[in-house]
Amino acid sequence: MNQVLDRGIAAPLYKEVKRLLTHSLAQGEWGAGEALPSETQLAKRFGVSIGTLRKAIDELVAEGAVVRRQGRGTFIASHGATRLMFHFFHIVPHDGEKQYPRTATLAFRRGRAAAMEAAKLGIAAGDAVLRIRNLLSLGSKPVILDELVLPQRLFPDLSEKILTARDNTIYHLYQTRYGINVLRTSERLRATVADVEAAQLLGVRKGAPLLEINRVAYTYHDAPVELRRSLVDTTEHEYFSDIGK
Amino acid sequence: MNQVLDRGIAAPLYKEVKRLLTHSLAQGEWGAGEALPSETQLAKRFGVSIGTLRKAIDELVAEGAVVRRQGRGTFIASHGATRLMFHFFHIVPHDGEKQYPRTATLAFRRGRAAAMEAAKLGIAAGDAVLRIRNLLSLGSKPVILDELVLPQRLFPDLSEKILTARDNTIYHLYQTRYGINVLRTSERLRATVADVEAAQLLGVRKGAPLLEINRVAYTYHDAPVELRRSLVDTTEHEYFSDIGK
DNA sequence: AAGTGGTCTAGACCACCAT
DNA sequence: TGGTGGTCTAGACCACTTA
Repeated sequence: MNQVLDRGIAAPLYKEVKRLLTHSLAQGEWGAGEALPSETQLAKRFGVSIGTLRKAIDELVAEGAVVRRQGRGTFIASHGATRLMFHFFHIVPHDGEKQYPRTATLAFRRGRAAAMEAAKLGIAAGDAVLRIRNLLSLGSKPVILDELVLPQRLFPDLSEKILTARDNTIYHLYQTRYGINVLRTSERLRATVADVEAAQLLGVRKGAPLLEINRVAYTYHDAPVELRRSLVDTTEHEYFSDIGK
Repeated sequence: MNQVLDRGIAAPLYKEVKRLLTHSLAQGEWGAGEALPSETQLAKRFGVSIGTLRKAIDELVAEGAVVRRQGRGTFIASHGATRLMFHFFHIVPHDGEKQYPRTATLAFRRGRAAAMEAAKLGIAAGDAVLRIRNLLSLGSKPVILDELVLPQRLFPDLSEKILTARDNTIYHLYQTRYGINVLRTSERLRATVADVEAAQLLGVRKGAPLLEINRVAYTYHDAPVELRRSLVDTTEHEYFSDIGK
């Protein structure tokens, strides 16, 4: 039952505990939304004091991997609408309330990874990928055009039917059906102009300025799981970034 | 010497300690780059255990207000080039190394706050403000056009001479000369097009797409201290945002 | 060698939640 | 009522820095 902690010379004990916990999380030892064993039990299992165990979990909480709920337990962070809006969706109206987007899937194709895509996804050029195109609307107006690239290997049976049948966020689908928990994203933004196709879909004129966002989504161990290019019509919306909070 | 801790019913002790520490920081009890008293001393002063004191400081570290250096002490976070690049400067080359910007001040004027500016700065409409225009270059090419709005009250003797004579970042100037430590910024981005003036200064054609960044900078207690509008030529550079790391 | 922050422990008690 | 996470303590020892 007890896991032996091979105390190397360098790493602090709580980092070792965190590493083992992260490993268990990545292996799916506990399912989406499920509770971990109590802190007392985990401390026993790793043979450390409760303070050390808590320090390990503190970091997992800070990284968004797990969530503590006093009196109830510690749970795998689950991808609901709240988490999406709070952590991963950064487009807000210029004035007015933050809105939940409505998604329409325009295309679902299978293809091969280009060299640059492969590098970002940590796979080999030419590996099988899924390409998805979504149009997101905010308050009945199309605002965001998304192009997703997913490694086929991570999403073995994903089909257009499964994708469009979901009744929750796409990251919730990744998590519940494929055991992939998106923890962190890295985004690069630039200004560009609408080509004919984007202009038509977003309802702007060709050549209109658009915000381009290139996102990489990561799971445990900083493993990349999704590439996403978004084109955003920022006439009535903005990208919101709160740094250091 | 000892500060009495009025333990209200609700707030945890370490939050109280943090509040008192933040207050001391905001009052400038310790100067820029200076060391705080040791943890042992602070624990005595507040009449709490070292664990509780450390938990308070943990949060200040997480917020970027102070920095711990093992064997040396805990210091007020100071605004050097490193911190600027790491926390507050988000423009990176599309490919290649991150570069340190060169700043040229184009204009320095005194004026009155417009209603919207006043609201964002937490001052009254019509209050005195300073307006500064900077052109930032990366690798000999102008890339960013900044327009800053500062409440005159916070920067009483700031002049063009003082501004341009500095040999460090502008946030370093805020900190050392005016005791204002910028801890956090909030940014809103959109795509726009270059007007005649911006086009000329940035060396792009009129109507070229530009990235517009509207920043509010905050110090202790989330008090706003600076408004900044940036226009960025993103043909060779991008805005980088790492979320949840 | 002395002083600083960093780790780890063992235990008490509190606040919250389900039953 | 029993179990969970949250707070707080007191002390030992380690790692690092400076003198």
